[in-house]
Amino acid sequence: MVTNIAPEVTSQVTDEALVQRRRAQFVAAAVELFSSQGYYRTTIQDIARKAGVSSGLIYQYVRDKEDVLLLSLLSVLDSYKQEIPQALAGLTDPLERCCVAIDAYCRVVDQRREATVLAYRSTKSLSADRRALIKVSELESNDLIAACLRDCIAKGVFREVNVELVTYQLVTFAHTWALKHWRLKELSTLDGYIEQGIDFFTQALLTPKGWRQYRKLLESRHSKADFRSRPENPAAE
Amino acid sequence: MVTNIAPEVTSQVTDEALVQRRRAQFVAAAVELFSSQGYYRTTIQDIARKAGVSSGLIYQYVRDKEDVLLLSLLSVLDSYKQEIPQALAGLTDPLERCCVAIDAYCRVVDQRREATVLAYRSTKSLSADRRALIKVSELESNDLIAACLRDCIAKGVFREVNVELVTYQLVTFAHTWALKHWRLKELSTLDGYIEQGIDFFTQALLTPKGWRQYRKLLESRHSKADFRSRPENPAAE
Amino acid sequence: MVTNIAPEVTSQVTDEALVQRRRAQFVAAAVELFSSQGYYRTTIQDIARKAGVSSGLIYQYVRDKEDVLLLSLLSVLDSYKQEIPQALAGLTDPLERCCVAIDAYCRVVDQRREATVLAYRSTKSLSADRRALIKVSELESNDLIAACLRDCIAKGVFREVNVELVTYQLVTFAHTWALKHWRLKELSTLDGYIEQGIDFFTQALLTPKGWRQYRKLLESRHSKADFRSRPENPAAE
Amino acid sequence: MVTNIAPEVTSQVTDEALVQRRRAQFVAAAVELFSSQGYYRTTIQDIARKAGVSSGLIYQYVRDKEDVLLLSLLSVLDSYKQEIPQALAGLTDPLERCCVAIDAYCRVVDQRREATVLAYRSTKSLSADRRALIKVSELESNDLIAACLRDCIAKGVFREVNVELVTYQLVTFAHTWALKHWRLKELSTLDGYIEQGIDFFTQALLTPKGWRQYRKLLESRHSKADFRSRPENPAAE
DNA sequence: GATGAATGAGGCTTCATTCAT
DNA sequence: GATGAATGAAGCCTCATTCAT
Repeated sequence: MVTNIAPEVTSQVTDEALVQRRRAQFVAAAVELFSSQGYYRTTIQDIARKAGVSSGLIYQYVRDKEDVLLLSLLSVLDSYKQEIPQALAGLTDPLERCCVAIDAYCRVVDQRREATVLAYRSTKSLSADRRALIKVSELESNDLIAACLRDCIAKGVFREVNVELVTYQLVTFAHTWALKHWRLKELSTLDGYIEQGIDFFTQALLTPKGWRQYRKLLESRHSKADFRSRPENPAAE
Repeated sequence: MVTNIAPEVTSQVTDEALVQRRRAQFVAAAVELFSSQGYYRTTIQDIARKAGVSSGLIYQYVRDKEDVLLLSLLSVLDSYKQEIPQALAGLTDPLERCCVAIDAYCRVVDQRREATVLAYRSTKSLSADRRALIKVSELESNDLIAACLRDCIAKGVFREVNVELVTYQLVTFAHTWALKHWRLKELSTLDGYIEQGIDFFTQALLTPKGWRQYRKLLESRHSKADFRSRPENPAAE
Repeated sequence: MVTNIAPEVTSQVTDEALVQRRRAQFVAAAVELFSSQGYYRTTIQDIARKAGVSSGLIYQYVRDKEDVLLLSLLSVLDSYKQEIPQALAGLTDPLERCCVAIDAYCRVVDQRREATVLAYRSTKSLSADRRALIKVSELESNDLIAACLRDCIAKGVFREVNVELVTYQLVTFAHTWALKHWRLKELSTLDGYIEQGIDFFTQALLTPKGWRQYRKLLESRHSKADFRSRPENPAAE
Repeated sequence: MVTNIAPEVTSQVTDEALVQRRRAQFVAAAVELFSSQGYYRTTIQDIARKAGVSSGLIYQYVRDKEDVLLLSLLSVLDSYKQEIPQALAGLTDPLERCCVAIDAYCRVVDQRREATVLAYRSTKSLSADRRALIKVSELESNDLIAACLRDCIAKGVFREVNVELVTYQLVTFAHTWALKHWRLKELSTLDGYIEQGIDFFTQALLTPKGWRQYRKLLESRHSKADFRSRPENPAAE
């Protein structure tokens, strides 16, 4: 887990490896507690207890409780930035990359559902300067999606749209799975949600040329719109 | 302002009209403070001061601080449920109603931007039973959008899609204007945002038949996709 | 007890009389505790307990613990400013006034011995802006002494000396009774200490003309250098 | 620097020379920090950092934080006891010795102004048994002054006064330069302060016989009452 | 001998809630 | 009905001290 993203959060402890390990330990406990009880209802004692250390120790690694929140939120955003590139690795077709990116985003969000909600709840609890770090990180992960869109447009697969605005639609779509899970889980499975979303977005964005590629893409997939399962040997199919 | 939506919130005061007036007074102050500082950073004293009453008085009208939050969130959701039907009043064309509903939703959200963010931040701070009331209210306002969608589908203007899932896309689109305003305001105006959104959604949903109606609709409007300005007498144009 | 000397110390409570009463109550407890245990070893809980109130209440009347210290120190300095003029009331002879002022100063210090030590121990624990208020108050009480000196010099009773420097010698003489009481009490009584001091200072300051007046003054007193006991009717003696 | 004055302060380390060196190192750092920030606001970590050692090491040489304070205060008092005899070395005239002692005392205090204030602030923070050691040390340095006084009286230069009481006047005079420096520095230079003081004290104490010697003494000095600059060869003048 | 990470008790301060007026 | 002074529980954070390395 990345926990030195924020150089502002400085530690009294000098051993860098230890700092990484301890922070990861605290953040793991904190994300869980913040996610389930909320930031304000979680005490430093709670975090210390769950992390199996004394409360004082935490203050050797962060300045204050808000620092713990900052590191926690950054670790959540960071997990997005880890998963998406990993899912895209080796893929070259712009349209496929775009669909896989959305798929991957939705799946990380599903895995870290509570943490995703936490980001929406608690970012405003940060001071302005700390919040700025979150914004930077958010823009970076947005850009993973935006790059896929731009590529599709450049290749004539998608029509010319405002990339950043559409990026927010895609990102928000992924987040919504977490934010409205209480209702969505009654309406659909995650797979169904993703399938419906990709259907919707492609419908909104594909050019006629793009449509031909999209149909080919679907054929090469085992099941429609399941962008996890890559054909092991597409040529053989 | 509706402040007796929640029958669970009972008052020690018997005069019903007074209860309504006082609650509206507290909630107005509370929404403002919760929006700007957050729920936990706002004290009952703050609210009392801003409302121009004593802190003790608040406890004659609510059981505890969480009740104030509940009423505040309900009042925000309620404003959505007020504005959308009002914008739709007198309109009969399904496609137009759908576009106007989205337009209206985005505009209420814009007017109550901070309050919209508040709903995302603080709903989870409510106890489960209170949160259930919020969910009911949210479903009700969602249904205003869903009804428009269903109508369009029934009339063959939109293709057959999962109405509730698409509803969440539309609702989330409106909310996103508030949630990501720090970035979106640099990318677009509210009008541009709405226009782009409606363009996106129609593209995703319209049937060939729907397309013909959509083009007609746009012609009858003063400017493309500005669904506020209704032609006074369309026939005359 | 004066407890609104410092306008910077503002209260959340509006009733001015109550503010005065409560602060006096807290300060009385605080001075006693600070004097015996020191500022840092005394907790707000200690003060609250001794004052018979809850710890939270104190914070309705002061901003923080340092405010309690400020008010405590001001109340000590204030007692000097009360006692000296009172002792001087009705006296007109410059030399007598000077001796009585010293006598009175030593006696207040004796009565508030621990509190006087407190002022030396804890003034530096105040923030610079609060310490400035203490300095102003100290200069004011110094001026009570300085005025007597100036008068004596103007009347030719004392020789021309640097008034402010000598004032510090006199003031320090009084304070030393408290500061070094652990030793001085073994060397002398308060009366003896005062007598010796006045003898010392007059020796250092009197002009030949002053000497004549000094001898007359001593004769009119019941016992040498006891400047408390004023002859009821000096002419009768 | 003397740091084994207090046999009660025992060390876990056996090498006596090392103990001396380490303690001197800690005390130097501690005096500086205690003087500027106060005892309670200074942490052991602060001292360790400034001394360039680990915090744990300090506890190999003292029992607790109060021991550090004790050693610090003793080192301050000790510097008085070093300077005064050094200034008196070689002088035999009782009156001159007395004046030089006062002069020297004021000058040490001036050099260690903050440390002098520290002694007043923090002696009462010591436990009774530790404070007793301070008192002993204080009496010892007082005795350096008292001896000069006694000598002057024996030689008929000063009148018969209570030596210990007057000693406190002289000692306090020196300390006051530090304690009230915030004000005194606006009223006088150190030289002016000393000159005024010696003028004052001689006035108060000299016998007629003493006066003759005093005038001779002043003549032999380069500038009036500057008791630092000894005439290299008085006979030659 | 020296290090510095770890402990955990303790204190200041806040604030929801009560209740006498 | 309204006030606002009073309560006291609770949490963040500090820091003297210890101890494994």
